[in-house]
Amino acid sequence: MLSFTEENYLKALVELTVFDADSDEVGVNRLATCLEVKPATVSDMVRKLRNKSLVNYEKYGKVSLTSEGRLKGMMVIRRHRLWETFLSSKLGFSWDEVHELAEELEHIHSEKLINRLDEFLDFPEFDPHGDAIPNQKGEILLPFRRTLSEIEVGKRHRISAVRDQTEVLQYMDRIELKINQEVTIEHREAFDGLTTITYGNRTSVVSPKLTENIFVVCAECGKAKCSCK
Amino acid sequence: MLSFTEENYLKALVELTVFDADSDEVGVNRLATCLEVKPATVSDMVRKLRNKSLVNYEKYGKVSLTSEGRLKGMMVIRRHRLWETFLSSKLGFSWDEVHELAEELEHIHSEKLINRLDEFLDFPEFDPHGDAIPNQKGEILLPFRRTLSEIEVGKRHRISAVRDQTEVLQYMDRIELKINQEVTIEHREAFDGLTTITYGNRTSVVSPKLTENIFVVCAECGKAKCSCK
DNA sequence: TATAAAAGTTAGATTAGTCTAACAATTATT
DNA sequence: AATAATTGTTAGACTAATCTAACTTTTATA
Repeated sequence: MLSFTEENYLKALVELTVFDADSDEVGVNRLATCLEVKPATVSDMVRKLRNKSLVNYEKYGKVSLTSEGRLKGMMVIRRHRLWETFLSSKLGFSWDEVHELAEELEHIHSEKLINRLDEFLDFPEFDPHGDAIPNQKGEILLPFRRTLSEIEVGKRHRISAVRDQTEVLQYMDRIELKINQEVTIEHREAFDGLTTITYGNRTSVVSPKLTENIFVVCAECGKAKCSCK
Repeated sequence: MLSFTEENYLKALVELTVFDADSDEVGVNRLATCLEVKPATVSDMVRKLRNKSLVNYEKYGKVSLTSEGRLKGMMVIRRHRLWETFLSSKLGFSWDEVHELAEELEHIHSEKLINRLDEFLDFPEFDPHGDAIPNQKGEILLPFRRTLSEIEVGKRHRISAVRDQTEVLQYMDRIELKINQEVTIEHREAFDGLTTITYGNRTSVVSPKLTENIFVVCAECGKAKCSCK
């Protein structure tokens, strides 16, 4: 049985090497930043995870998940996203509240519990932030994703998902920017990336820090990779 | 914020000094047995809890809860029993499966979460084993309770609650003895306490280890303390 | 009441996960 | 290619929760 901590390392590794598609391996420093611990701690821990055959790693090298590690990590994410869905759809929590709670609930191990919960929620495909929920086998829909910071000026897009971080969600709430909402980039400042967007009947100027955390699809065809217009 | 472990100590103390009404204080050895750790460990831990004003204790003395400790412990029990109710009534778990899972879920701290869950379950008064659920203020219905091992031969009783231990519940399942079922003691052996009981259309011989864990009320008046017949 | 038994404490060790500080290897830059 | 910057490792220390073994206090009993 994996500890809380080990599960958090595997979860972070899935996020860094599976979801962020640039590379399927990651350095110790990057992982440390992501987990908010020091590199020294990560060095020790990945050695331990390697001894359990959960990651591939050797001294001074990059870290990547073994298939077992990937499965274990994926199951943590499955639990996280299912609990978020429960909190939101059954207990009426808002989307910016569920993340913190799910951080704790995701470590309840029982597979039977999580499968029953899945059934109780009617096998949801997406969590309240628009992210796909891995199935019982750890498989997940990994759509090609484009963020609001990448798309061209002028073309209508729709917000499909938002990175699951309390601050992002709260900020979006404050400026009344919602999931599934249509949004257009009016202007993007080359100098600092400040971006003017219109949506509903509002216009806001937002920073790259925000736009990098919002995923969009073409408003016409619904795809992230499209050739419309 | 209390650790898992500290919460378990407080929970055990509530069980030993509030629910088991004999005494409102308990020795280190007893507590150690109950928590399945060594007395030395408990010695250290109660000193720590005393420094946090959660228990009253001095060297070589008995341990008892302060009002703050009692409240904290009661909240753990509230969470435990509400999660048990959720697992049983919403996810369809059987009464002998819920205890283990609730042992983990009870340590999720958010008060908001537990109050929402309470509401979602429609403010249940009892958990699946028939035990009262403490309210938001940590108050609980503490009925006078009599066990199957204490009642007289011949008189009809009804099972009102069962001590929340997986083995007890599984054993009861095996002999088809259920909560709310009427039961009569046919004979109790003075030598070893072996007891012959009839219920439904069955007769079983059971040990004191079982009868001490089953709570009953008079089948006529529904009270544990009655003067019927 | 003296002594034996039971109950409780202390000291020192262990494990997991973390840290800091000093060092080593790798990568980038001039 | 030499050196600087970045990245990663090691050693040693700390905390929480546990253990064992030796010791002390309290309680029960002969």
